[in-house]
Amino acid sequence: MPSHKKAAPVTEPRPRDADRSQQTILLAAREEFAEHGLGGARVDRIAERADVNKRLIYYYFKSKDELFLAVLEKAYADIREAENQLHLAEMPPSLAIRRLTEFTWDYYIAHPEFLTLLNSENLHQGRHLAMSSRVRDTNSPLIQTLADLLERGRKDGIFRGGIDPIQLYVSIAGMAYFYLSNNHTLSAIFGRDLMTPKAHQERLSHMTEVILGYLLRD
Amino acid sequence: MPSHKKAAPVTEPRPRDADRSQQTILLAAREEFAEHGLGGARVDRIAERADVNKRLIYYYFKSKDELFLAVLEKAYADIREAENQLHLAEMPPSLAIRRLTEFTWDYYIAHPEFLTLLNSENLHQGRHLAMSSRVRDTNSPLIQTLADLLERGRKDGIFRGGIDPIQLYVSIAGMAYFYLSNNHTLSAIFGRDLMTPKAHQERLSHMTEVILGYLLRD
Amino acid sequence: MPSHKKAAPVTEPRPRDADRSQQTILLAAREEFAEHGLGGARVDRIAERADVNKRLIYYYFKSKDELFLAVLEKAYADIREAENQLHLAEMPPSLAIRRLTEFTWDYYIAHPEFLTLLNSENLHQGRHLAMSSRVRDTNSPLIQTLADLLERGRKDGIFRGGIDPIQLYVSIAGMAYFYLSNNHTLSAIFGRDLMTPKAHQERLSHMTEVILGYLLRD
Amino acid sequence: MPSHKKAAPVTEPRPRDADRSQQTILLAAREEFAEHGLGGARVDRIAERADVNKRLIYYYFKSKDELFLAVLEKAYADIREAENQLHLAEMPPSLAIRRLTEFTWDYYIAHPEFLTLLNSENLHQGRHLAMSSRVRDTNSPLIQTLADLLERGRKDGIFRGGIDPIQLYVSIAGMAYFYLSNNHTLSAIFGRDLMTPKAHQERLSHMTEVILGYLLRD
DNA sequence: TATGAATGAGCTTTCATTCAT
DNA sequence: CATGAATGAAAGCTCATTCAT
Repeated sequence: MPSHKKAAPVTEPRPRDADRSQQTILLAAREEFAEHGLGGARVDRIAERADVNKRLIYYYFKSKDELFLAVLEKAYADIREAENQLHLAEMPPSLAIRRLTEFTWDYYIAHPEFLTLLNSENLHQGRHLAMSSRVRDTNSPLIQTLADLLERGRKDGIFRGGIDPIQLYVSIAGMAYFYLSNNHTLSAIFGRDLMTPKAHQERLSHMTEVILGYLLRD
Repeated sequence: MPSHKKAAPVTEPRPRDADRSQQTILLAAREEFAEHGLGGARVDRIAERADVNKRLIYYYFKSKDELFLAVLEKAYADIREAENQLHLAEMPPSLAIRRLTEFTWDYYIAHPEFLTLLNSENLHQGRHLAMSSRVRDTNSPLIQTLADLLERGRKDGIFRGGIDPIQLYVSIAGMAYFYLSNNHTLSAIFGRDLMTPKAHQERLSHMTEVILGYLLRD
Repeated sequence: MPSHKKAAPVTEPRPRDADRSQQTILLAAREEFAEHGLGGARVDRIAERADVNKRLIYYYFKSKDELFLAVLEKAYADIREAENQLHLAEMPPSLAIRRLTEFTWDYYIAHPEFLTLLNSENLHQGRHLAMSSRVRDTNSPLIQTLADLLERGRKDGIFRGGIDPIQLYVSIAGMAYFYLSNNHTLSAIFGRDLMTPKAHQERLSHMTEVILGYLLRD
Repeated sequence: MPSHKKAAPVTEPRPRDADRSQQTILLAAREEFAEHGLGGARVDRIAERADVNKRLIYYYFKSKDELFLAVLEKAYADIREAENQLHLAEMPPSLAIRRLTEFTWDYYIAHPEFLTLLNSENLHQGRHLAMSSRVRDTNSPLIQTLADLLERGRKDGIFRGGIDPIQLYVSIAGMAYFYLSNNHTLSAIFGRDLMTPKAHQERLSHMTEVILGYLLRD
């Protein structure tokens, strides 16, 4: 029986679903923070984007900063979760590295907000993450996986030895990150559009060549 | 924009007060923008830091944005000027690449504000640099130099062929940039202090190994 | 206003939950109002303090103001009730005045919230009490008792005549009230800690001397 | 020559007089704080009352709290200044005490805001005055004068000995203060209008009688 | 009786910028 | 060349109160 109980309000009142509201806010906040950074983000706009009352944001997340931290934590959880889906541990080392490189590249392209969020957090000297205990747990498995891969490759005689997995990860990520995150300044100073599909493909090729060219024994 | 009306004297004379004020403002602005980003920077604080009246900032630079652009332009001019001092063109290719890698790393460490400025500009989608004609001219010589180096190395039979100098430069810069610019988040997620002298040295070694390991023919 | 529907049992039974909640709220509200005044008090904090849902406060008391009135009424009822226990009417006049002075002083010290509540109410021009019929009934007996005392003392030839009991009460209360209620400003301007046990004792001595020194015929 | 220089703006721009603006703000703030207390006062209303831009308030006084302190300091300076005009030191002791009592009473009646300001400050536990070095200096001369008076009276054989000037001052002030500051609650509980001219006169008589009745040797 | 979810209005404060001299 | 005075717009955040169950 359709609801004819009330004299239909102009706007349907939002259903009282706490979890749903929180998720909506989180998504809206991610967009806003990504576009404008922490400082430039406006709580009003987040409320608009999420179509909730601004007050509700403060009800669930106590301040703009805590909201930012929640967004950050979720961003890390998301990328690590996606990485887990790669099942790198079950691949041949060389292929696994290539796959991780591609994944990193593709993920950064598909999630430009991830880069901006990290930039913001670093501008603020990591003071949000410093208060988070969750983040470290989320991220350590990746390094373990990478360490295992390097060791397997070395034993198989195909990889160099003595490689620090964190250094390697930072290099892979850095080559992708810098290109994408700084694409506007790079475009401006080099006068070349870095964001065409072709340019993207060339960048990935280059990155893979560099990493594997370095890693593989001749 | 402020006046650039100096008659290029051989020995730098004591700058007139006008120029002096501009330089002071520029330095103060660089600090402030570096610490807080474009959005977080406060014109009031820049005035305080420079110890000039706030109104004077608007007299010389018409707005916060134009001031930011001036700071950016100077930042690029400074790093390219420093690069020029390396005289890479007169070195053996292999050594030149190693030198450029070291220089990039050292410069980023000595000038952390450079990284933050670029991050800010990219957060704002490069809209300041897009209005600057000077920047492109400042930066193109570097790529030319690099292209020449790669070609010389290839002819000498020590470098791989088919390497895009821009790709290479982005890789070198990216490996340094990401490590340093994102050091707070990386420290947080990996639980390792990346800013000790030892860590710095290890990073530079790793970067050099990767770049040369990739570049040199076996 | 909350229900006062008890059937006056001889021995106080364990209050039903409803009444218990009301009492808890009332006590919590008294604390909060005392510490922060009416304007500074927060309904949220009252709920926290009482460990009840905020909505419940509105269920029992219809608004913050009505809650404040309830607290006020109880505060007056409490002090007058305590005064009744003194049985002044059965004492020699001189002793009774001394006893009342001591009692007033001690009560204010034991119940600092009473002072703050009155201050708040007066800041708001007594608009809550103005709506209360109970309060006047609660307070008139005291003045009657005092009038009787003064008359008895005069007849006995030990007190001056022509003394308005209200004036006398206001003087006794005022000398205690001002010292205690304004102790922070007085301490600040005179640079003396007024709240030590010794200072308290001295104040009471002084007050008693003034009142009896004035009252007693030589 | 009358100003015909400009095409008369709709509202005459306020003359740029820093001191004048600050004084206007201070007066407006005093009114607002007096009527509503610190917590209840609204910066918007202060700006309206002073007919200045709200921003200007923050330009001169850095926050609501600092503004409140400025108002407090001025209030104390004003009353002590007025007391100085009494030249108590040059009067016969007995007359001087009577004069001080009258003055205190009259001043409180003429400046009800003084009472409210002190109440607010005490509600907040004197935390503003605690940060003020000026206030103590402002207030100490009064006590010195009073001490001298008491000593002179004692030497003349007309006053009791052993009287602490601070205790005496607190009693005089307290009898006036409590009556006036708490007049709303007192009216409510005693059902008598305490603010008629006749009532005022009676109160002053009573106060003088109490103080001198206590002070003078028989 | 009791409660978690939600809100409109309004608060103090901040900011880049301009005015008047 | 330089400055103190002044401002409109908007930001983050808070509050008493109500909705829906």
